[in-house]
Amino acid sequence: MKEIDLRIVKTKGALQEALLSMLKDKPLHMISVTAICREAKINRGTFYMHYGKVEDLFEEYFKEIMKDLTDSYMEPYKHVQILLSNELDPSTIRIFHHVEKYKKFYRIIFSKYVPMAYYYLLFDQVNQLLNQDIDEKHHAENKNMFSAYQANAILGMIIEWHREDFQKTATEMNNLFVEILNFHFRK
Amino acid sequence: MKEIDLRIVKTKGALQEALLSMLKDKPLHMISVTAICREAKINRGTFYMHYGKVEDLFEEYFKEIMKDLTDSYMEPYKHVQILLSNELDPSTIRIFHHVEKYKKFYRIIFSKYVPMAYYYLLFDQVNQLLNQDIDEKHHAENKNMFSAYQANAILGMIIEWHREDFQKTATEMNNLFVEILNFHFRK
DNA sequence: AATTTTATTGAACATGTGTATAATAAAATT
DNA sequence: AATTTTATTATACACATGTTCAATAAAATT
Repeated sequence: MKEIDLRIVKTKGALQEALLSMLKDKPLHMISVTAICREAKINRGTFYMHYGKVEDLFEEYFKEIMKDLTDSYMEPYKHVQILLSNELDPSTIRIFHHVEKYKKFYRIIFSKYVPMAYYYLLFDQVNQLLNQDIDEKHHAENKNMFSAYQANAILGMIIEWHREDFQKTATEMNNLFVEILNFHFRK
Repeated sequence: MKEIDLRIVKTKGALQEALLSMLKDKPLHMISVTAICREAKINRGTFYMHYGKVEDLFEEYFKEIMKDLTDSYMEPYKHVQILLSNELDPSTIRIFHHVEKYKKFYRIIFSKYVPMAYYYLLFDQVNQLLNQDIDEKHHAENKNMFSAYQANAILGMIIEWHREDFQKTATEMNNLFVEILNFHFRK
């Protein structure tokens, strides 16, 4: 038996394409299911067969970006060693470059009217990436709290970066991050 | 001339009360304008005269809670001195106790389907509170980035706390926060 | 207390949501 | 190639949204 029905692939593709196309003109929260289906030439009932709301459709695109984030991050970060050795090379942190690359996407993620769900997905991803490194440092009970602290601190920088409309370069953000970490160590 | 029309006060009060009452039964994103107006015995058109959507009505309640946060925080935090002196007394940090006090409220704020807007309001508040203390430590250009890092780190802990359904006590959270800061210093 | 101002109401309208149904058509299976 | 399976469509429904407008009633002003 076939794994996936070609009709489903076609339908989902058309809806994805329609949404991404419409996002060039309108913010996510102003795009209706009806409008997407009109654009994609897909029956509205079919939309609800695969998704519950516009955000669910967008979430599929979201997850693709998260893959790139993981790939970007996994390069040579080795977080703990860097954190502890105090020999942090800014160029080894790729997360800011990833955000810069998908600037347009992150403008959506960080917009006011978007549900928290996306932020949590992003948070989870960064959290997970950090968690791989922290293992030995903290007791199991506090591990989650510590990585939540660390992960969201970085996201805080990205929120601020976004608010400044990404004026700084990714490299500058890297340097700032190092500076902030060093500030913590030095004192 | 009168500053405020009594009719407006009455209407807004009725809508507030209706929303808060309904929040006991349903999550925010499942409450419709129509239902609130039905409950409050207020014409739907009148709602739209004062608010654009359910979230705007909720935001008024939100801002009241933010006042309490400021009051809680402003007690004896004096963040920089604590951060630098390494003589942090956990009992001086009141933010976790504030969250614990308004647990029910923060369950709404941190729920998946709520817009990012509330998170940003919270972020701004914490940010502002931190900013008062940091002044001298960083150059003006990096100040925002540093406090965004710090503020969101704390929010990260609260997110994790919320996810664990507030199992830990506020005092435990305080201690953990100190532990994490100390970890930064010690290494 | 009479008059002016304006918030509220009720009604209507075009549009969107979410769900359900039978008819159709496209893909998978034999 | 014929048959079976199932995704898609067209249509309809009850309900919500967001806006508009004249009529009303409540508050403020004189």
